[in-house]
Amino acid sequence: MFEKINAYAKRCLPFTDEELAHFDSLLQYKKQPKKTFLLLEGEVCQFEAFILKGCIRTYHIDQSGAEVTLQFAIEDWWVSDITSFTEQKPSLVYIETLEDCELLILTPETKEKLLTAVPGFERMFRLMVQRNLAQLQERLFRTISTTAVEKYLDFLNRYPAIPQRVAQHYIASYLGFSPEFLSKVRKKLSAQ
Amino acid sequence: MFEKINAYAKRCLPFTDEELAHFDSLLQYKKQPKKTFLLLEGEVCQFEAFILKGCIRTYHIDQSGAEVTLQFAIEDWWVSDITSFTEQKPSLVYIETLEDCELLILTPETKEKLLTAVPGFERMFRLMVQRNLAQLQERLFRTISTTAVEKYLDFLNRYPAIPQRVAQHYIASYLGFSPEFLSKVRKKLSAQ
DNA sequence: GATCATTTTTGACATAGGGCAAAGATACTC
DNA sequence: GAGTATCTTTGCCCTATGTCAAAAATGATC
Repeated sequence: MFEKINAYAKRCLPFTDEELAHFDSLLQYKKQPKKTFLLLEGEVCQFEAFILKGCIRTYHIDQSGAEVTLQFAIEDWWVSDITSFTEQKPSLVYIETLEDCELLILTPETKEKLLTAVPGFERMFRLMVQRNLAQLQERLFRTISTTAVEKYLDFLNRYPAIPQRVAQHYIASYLGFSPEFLSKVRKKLSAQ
Repeated sequence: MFEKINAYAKRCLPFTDEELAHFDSLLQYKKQPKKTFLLLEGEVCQFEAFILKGCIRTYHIDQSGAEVTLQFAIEDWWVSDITSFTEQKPSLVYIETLEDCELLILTPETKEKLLTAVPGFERMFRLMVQRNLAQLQERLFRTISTTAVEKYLDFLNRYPAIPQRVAQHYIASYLGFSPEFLSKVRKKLSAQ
């Protein structure tokens, strides 16, 4: 049950087995069926979830009603709205399962306990936020300065496991253009 | 010299006067003339700078040679490449003064000392990174789902002090469209 | 204050990508 | 396995924005 998440933590920082045991003892296992919501816009996010199994999408609905996908997450990723979680403010996003999921969950309370008991985790979570920030910056640069074809190819490269698991129009909404246009992009690419 | 930065810190968290005095003792004052670089792409960022006076722009140059502005910063803002600074990795961005600047600087060493001596500051910097992340997310959503006119009006609203201080084509490069088109957007808006 | 450099504006034309509607293809559901 | 819902593809036409080049405006320098 905890092998994957322990391996994840060890890849970040050299935790001891006791520290990891403490970590594990605070995690809650949760199943969440396909096509259901972990978080709705306006709610306060009460979890940080590590995905043992499944696929999850985080998205925002803009003023004209269109969805913009912020993140796809699969096995070995964390999912949360960190801003909402840490500041306990209403979220701007929906978090929805695309497949049946198995999760390991931290709540504000268990995370608090963890950070008090094993301060090293503070660093791990800080690194996670920081990497998130760095990736988001790079994504903004790409969103502004590359063409649809480049965006799509880059996505395939960066997240090769995703296209097989999620509907194409979700990828279009991640990349920031219409599903019809993604279809045209794919046609063009396959013609070459 | 330290009133502004102390006020800034107090707005974040309720620091005591001794804590602030310690903070102040670690800051280095630095003047930086107009149109010079605090950081070049490829360098490792060795500072987090609080702006006492002046105006600074952070930008990236994409593969086709176009500039994408990541941030404008004026009095009371912090400037750094946090990813480069904390992980001591080469930066992707240029940080350039647009006006003569006066700064208060933390280096990796002084920041380390500060966090050890006054752990409360750990929280302040974490909040700063997190707000940065939240704002960047919202900006990505706007970049993807609003029109040039909306982007420009939103910018004016969000950063009313900036347009008077920076060249228009820099604003275009922040918003993600060409300077010519920004000019046309402005014409359209003024005609109404 | 004349000169030179940098910005901004304007106009003509080109193009990437959007919106809509219909047709095909896949995938669930009972 | 038929029927229904969802997703993807296609074609047509439309619009927002880009590109280029020139002119106009503004600003910096001696």
